[in-house]
Amino acid sequence: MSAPGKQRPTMADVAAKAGVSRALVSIVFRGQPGAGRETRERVLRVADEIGYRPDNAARLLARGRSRTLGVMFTAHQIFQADLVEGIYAEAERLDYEVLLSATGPGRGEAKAVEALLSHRCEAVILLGPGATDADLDALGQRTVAVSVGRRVPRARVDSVHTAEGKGVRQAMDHLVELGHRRIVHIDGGRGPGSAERRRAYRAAMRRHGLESEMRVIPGDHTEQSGIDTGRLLLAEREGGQALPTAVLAGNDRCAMGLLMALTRSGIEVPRDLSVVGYDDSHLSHLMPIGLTTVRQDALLMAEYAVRFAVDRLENRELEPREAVLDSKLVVRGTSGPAPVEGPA
Amino acid sequence: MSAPGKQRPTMADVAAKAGVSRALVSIVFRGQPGAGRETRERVLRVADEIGYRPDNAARLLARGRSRTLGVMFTAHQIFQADLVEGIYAEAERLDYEVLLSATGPGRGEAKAVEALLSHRCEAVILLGPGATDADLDALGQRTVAVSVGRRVPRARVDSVHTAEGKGVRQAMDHLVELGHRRIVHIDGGRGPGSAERRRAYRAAMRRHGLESEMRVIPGDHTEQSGIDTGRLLLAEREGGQALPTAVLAGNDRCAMGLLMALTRSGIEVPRDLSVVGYDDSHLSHLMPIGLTTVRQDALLMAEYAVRFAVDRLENRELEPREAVLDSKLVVRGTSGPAPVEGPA
DNA sequence: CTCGACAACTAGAGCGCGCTAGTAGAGCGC
DNA sequence: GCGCTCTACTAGCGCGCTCTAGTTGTCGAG
Repeated sequence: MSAPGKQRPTMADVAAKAGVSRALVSIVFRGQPGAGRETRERVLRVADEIGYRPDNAARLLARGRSRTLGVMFTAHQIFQADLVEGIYAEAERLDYEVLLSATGPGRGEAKAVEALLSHRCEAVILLGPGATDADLDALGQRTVAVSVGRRVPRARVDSVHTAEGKGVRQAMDHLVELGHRRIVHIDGGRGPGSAERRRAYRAAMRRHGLESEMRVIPGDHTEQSGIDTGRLLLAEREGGQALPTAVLAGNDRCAMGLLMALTRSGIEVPRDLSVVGYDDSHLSHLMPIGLTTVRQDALLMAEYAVRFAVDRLENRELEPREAVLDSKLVVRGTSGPAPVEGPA
Repeated sequence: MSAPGKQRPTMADVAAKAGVSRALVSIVFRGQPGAGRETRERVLRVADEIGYRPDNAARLLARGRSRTLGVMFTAHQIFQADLVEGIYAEAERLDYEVLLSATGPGRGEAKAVEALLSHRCEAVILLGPGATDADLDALGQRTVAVSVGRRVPRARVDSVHTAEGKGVRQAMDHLVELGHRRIVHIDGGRGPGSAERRRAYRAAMRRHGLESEMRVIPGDHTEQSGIDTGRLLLAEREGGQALPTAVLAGNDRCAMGLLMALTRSGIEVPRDLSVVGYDDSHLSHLMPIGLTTVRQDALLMAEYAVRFAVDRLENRELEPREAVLDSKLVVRGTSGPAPVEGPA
């Protein structure tokens, strides 16, 4: 239809064809007052006809602000998909745009963030950042930054995370009530919330007088980490060491990997061993028996993240804020009474 | 460090501080010849000092091309995460940037694509588009578009997908060899590749003389769809109808949901029923017994998608191309011999 | 000494839009 | 008639960059 080989139409084209000035077209497209009803309609009709659509790059340049939030995420973290959806929704409500940038092998966090900033994002929302506190602080000095899933104390960065402590405490109480004593924790490494979860695990073990049973196995927030841990535990059993009776995994993906490794080797969950995850990502509902896990409200987290970013854009001088959302244990099928044992 | 409350520095600031012209700074930052070694270094040093970074929006505007590829994807489709990673990698190789836009509830494909185009993406890569062929053709007229995972015949759109037919055929042969006759297929609805998979399923059933057993259950590419089908089959069994002995799911997620629903009700896979997925997303390795599935090579698909987009950018007049990549069955634990039955 | 040839650099016109400051014309009160 | 306000519209600068068409200075060949 449109003249082949030609550039995309601009405001000037619309203006010419509608017989008005370029400025008027601009007014119409921004929905501002100052254009007559009839003219407004004509402009929109003409624009539609010639296939005009506003050019964001130019828009960005011209108006000082971009009204765009950048989101750094990790493609493979399912929980973050929920967060991204929530962010889109809340941003739209507040009339902001969203730009995504994924990290992954071959594309580190720094690169992903640079990409966002170079596109003039006014703020960046980092989902589960792995960068150091110092790096985050530096970023916070340079622009508006919000960390989701990881608290960043003493840095110029807002953060949103769940009360990891509370969730872990509930999970641990749940396990202890079921009679478990040998409860190990698979660590999330530098993953978001890992430090808090680890700390809460240790505290709970001490509180229940299980200090001697305390054990943190290094890991990260991937299925592989769960699989590795499963293999490790099985190998230890071969060597005569008793299996733990319960495992508190770093997150759902890790729990999932662990379950797979164990089930494959004939260990029955929860009869022989209980497993608790973290996140309540939709993975949790999908395992054959339903994963007992700690729930985080992704939508609410997303809402807070966007609000924090927008608030700070309106007032740079705000003190860094921290939202600690409620977390709570969801009991499903992977946790059960501790297996009965002979005397040590 | 930087003057508080002030805007981000521009080329002019760098130029002034380095005692050169703005144009020279531009040359340096574009890595073009035409600047002396010493000057070049000075400019870069000064830029670093005042924290200058090029403004992409302005860059976009000024040079005709954006060298940016837009990618539409669905946050929750795990397989697409692999594709995204591949796209980033290949785009970087060809010196293109990538912009992501997710679809989801409350954010349709049209919206996601508009967002990309308004950011001046030169081409859009659509991962598993659900739009109609006509819509895609229209999009292809307006800009350069590549469809991944779905062929779009007779439209001005390149496409990359796997030889769905071959994969399904292999899977069906595998099941028939194992003695299965009552094989049902859970349809992927408007999902990418669904039509081809459905067709190949029907053809295979006919070829094996199982026309009377042919059954396609409506569904889509989500876990929920698998769960629903599981419930449906179980309900039918209550009603006296025999279970199928094998199910060819629309994709891995669907297979996963099905597995969950069945296992929860005491059906044992593959003893009572075999399940085959599609995608070989990393989910496949994670189920307790490993999912038998049809493998698609995400990285290769991503490579083709980017190449197609870039080639067409260089020559708009190219005929629409279609890459059909090899697919092949990966046999894991969810498929086994058909259960022995009494005479009908 | 003059004339290129070349390297190092600069001036300045846009890219497509937003926005401020303005103008034209209609309506109204006095 | 005047001045006023209000609506509907326009002129034109500038956002930060790229890029073409220069300008200057140096050096070697003739």
